[in-house]
Amino acid sequence: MTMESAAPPRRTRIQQEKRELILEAALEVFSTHGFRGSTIDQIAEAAGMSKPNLLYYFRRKEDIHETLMERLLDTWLAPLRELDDSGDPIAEIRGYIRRKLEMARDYPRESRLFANEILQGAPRIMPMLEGELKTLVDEKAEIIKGWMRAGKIVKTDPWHLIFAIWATTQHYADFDVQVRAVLGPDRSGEGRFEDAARFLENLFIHGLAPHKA
Amino acid sequence: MTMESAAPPRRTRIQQEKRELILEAALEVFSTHGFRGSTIDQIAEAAGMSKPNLLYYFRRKEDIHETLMERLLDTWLAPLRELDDSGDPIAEIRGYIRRKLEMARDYPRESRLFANEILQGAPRIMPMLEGELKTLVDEKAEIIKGWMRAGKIVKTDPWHLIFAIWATTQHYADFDVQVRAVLGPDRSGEGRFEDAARFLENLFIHGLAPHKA
DNA sequence: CAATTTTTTGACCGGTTGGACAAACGTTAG
DNA sequence: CTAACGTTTGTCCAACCGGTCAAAAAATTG
Repeated sequence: MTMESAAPPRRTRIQQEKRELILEAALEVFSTHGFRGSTIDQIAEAAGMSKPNLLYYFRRKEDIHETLMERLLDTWLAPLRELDDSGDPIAEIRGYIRRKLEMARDYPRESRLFANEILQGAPRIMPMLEGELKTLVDEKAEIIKGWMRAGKIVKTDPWHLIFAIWATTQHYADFDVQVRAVLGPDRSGEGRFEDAARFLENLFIHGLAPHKA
Repeated sequence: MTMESAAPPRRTRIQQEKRELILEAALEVFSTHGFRGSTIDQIAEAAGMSKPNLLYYFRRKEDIHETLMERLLDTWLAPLRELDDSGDPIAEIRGYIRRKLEMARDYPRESRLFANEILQGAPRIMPMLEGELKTLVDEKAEIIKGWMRAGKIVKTDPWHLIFAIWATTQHYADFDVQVRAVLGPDRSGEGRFEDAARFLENLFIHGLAPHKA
């Protein structure tokens, strides 16, 4: 009885390259059409190969999506993982907002892939949400609670604070076409991320009420 | 040459009822699988009728989606339309957040339908985004700018403010499964909307920095 | 009631889908 | 060179897709 089940798959150079090519193409397709709305043919064409050829590297459509998801989750949670207990609370939160916004700017397809999955009820990543994600969020929420107890930031709900940061930052990736449509051609350039960063920083730190002098 | 093109469609009682039934079922299906991910069979089964029967009331799949979208947009923009120039600025913004959050609570499927459409590049409603929506947002942004000039609220970017309100409120509908997974079974009840309302109100009005006494 | 119109159904169609498969092709090590 | 192995392709398939159609069933009208 050989222990093959956990053995790391041995891959040739070509296999590695082609698999990357396929995943890159699949990210493009899945993120704009969702899982069911995407076809293997579409992905194959985007990757510049035939459908049977693609199926030589990934046996099933779902395998591609699964691999994509597994890779995504690590990078996706990284910004929150960096939230440091021992740092300055305001600076830490500001930094977290900035990092999330940078992710929305630099990896919009990953954001939309994730959004698609959640929108459709997270059928493929539910366990991860209830496990890894919840654990991390609970842990960081506890840190934020500590800051609140210490009077460093206003006492409020840390979980909803994290939701609000997720929502506002990912909005610029997930709802990009709407943002562009509303802002118009002039303000749709790269500068809008600077505007968003400035606005969100102000919003989260100071709110809208006029400051007392 | 008879002028039939703009004539209001004459519908029997059964037609009205069945069309409503289909639209209700289609809302359920489209909002969770997206347009391409949904099948006529699925909608027909959810509506309790056969596929050819459904196609007797809506000739094409796209017609159902289109009808759904047209109805959605009016109710969707209503909360923003209510933003009143002559009201108290802080109260107006607070009211707008509350109304949007109530919509996310009471019409989550409509929110997800809209999110699906935008996520996939808004292929069917782009003209509306650049027309009706942009016009309304620009108009309200001007009102908010007036409040800022008058010193009633902090000077910031009104467009990004509106985006932030959209993002944070719709998050509770669009990412509902994630919110539930993170909050756990205890706090996933109806009370979480009260928590969200309280949090968002505080966030937008006061921010996170400790208030000066 | 009978005539007419509206509604429902089953059978069907061409196109697309995810995937299987064997044969052909390319690469590399002995 | 050649045998073994890795890669690519064309062909094929069964299931599913959106949609048509004629005919049956039901409802409406006179």
